[in-house]
Amino acid sequence: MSNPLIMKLEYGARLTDADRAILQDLSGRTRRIAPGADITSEDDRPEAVHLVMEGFACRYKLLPNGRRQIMAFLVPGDFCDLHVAILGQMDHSIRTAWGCTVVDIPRSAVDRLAENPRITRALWWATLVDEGTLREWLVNMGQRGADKQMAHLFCELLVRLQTVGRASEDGFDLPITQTDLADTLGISAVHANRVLQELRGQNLLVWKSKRVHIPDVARLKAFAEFNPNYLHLRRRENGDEVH
Amino acid sequence: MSNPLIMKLEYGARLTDADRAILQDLSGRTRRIAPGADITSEDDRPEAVHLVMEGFACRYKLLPNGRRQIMAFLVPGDFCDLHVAILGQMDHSIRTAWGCTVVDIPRSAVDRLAENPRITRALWWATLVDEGTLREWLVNMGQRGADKQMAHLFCELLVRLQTVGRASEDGFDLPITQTDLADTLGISAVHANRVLQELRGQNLLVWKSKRVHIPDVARLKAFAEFNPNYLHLRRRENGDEVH
DNA sequence: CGCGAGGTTGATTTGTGTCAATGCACGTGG
DNA sequence: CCACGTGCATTGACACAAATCAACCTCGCG
Repeated sequence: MSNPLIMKLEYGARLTDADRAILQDLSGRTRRIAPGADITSEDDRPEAVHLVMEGFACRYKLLPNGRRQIMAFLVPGDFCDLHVAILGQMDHSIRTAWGCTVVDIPRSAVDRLAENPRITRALWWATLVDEGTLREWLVNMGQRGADKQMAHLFCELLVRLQTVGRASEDGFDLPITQTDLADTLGISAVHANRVLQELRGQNLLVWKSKRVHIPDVARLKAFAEFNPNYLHLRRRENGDEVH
Repeated sequence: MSNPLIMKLEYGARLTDADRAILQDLSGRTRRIAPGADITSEDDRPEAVHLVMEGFACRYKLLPNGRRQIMAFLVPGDFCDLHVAILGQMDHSIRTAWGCTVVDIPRSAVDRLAENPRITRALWWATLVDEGTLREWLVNMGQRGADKQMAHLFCELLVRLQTVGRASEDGFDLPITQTDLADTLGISAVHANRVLQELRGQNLLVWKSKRVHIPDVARLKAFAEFNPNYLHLRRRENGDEVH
């Protein structure tokens, strides 16, 4: 299966074959992480950088009262903690609630990447897209009803997984629980369940045995008012100079 | 008054006097922007980068149904759109709802900054802190009641403004409307008003004629469960190498 | 002095949370 | 091969936070 990191970064910069080779070398030794295990935890000062290759992981924070907020889904091609070195320590945790494979990239290798202007640009791009995604989630939580909010999330996952070759035209594997989904949207698990049923009732979305099927993608996107511009997936044109 | 950009970036890297001079040069020609005017709007491809020097601005998105979500407050020392060049276009708008002064920095000057490793590091740091702040806002909206959420926001503003010398020990100017606040927290203006009254009733917070006073900062922080680690304001120590 | 934006209030509705019970599927061990 | 346990999904009854609607007030400013 093709390398998700390369597939993703193609959207961030015009890569050469040499660039692709460098990135391919990075993703050498993969490591399987058990479901529900932490990849890094809050206050950690990890030595290596982690890159998701298969499966799902998520960023989250735990509150004193025991509640949990998931702040991002990490899919194949996503870095978990590319820039910890600059911040010194993590301000949240990352966990694979459902098992995934990652590669551990030593910091020295990351530093070497910075010598390549196209890859540097692509990594900047990836960081800025992450930021855009966080902003969109904020809009989602703040201004949309739970039904549209959930629909929006499914639209986003479909598009993001498609760009790294992990989703078909109209569906993808989503090996998480409804509780995880609820903690992502900031609603209760009970309510998540009911909203899901409602979406299924309108035939907007079917999610059965960890597989999502979307009967009519255009209809779901319209329902969710999904505008993918925040993902900045426009292919690079000639003339985009390196920053 | 001292330069907020320099004051802020001191937290991101160990700057030399030469670095400070470079940054000081950047912030030369300031420009006043009228209250309620846009600095950049969605789909713009701005030529210059904008830096806030005085007053407040905010990132926001408008939804088809007319609702608005504010996704960030930009205070003195914050860049509005440092990296548009990489993304190609804005995915949201920025407005000064209450008047502020900015400097327009030509892209060429920004590119020249990238030649300085300490400043580059500091700008990375600032970007990552912005991301951390977005995550904290997500936690705030998703998991906290409106009262704690609002208290948390005031704690954050106090700390951020203090680091750039725009807040005293226990208060700061906040020239926004309750409606702006409501659109930030994702609640209705009516509800924002009532929550504000409740906080005032508990003597946690007084906000009168655009001035915020916090009688007991420690108590407000405790109430909001405010943990400032996501702002990464630890002063740089010797031995923090450049990334 | 009057206008308008922003702030405040009360009545009412609605969405969502909570609690608690039940159902269902799967894996394990007897 | 069946009995059981466990994790997750589902349901119903009820409580509560927050939205909405609509009026009214206040203050600064032209």
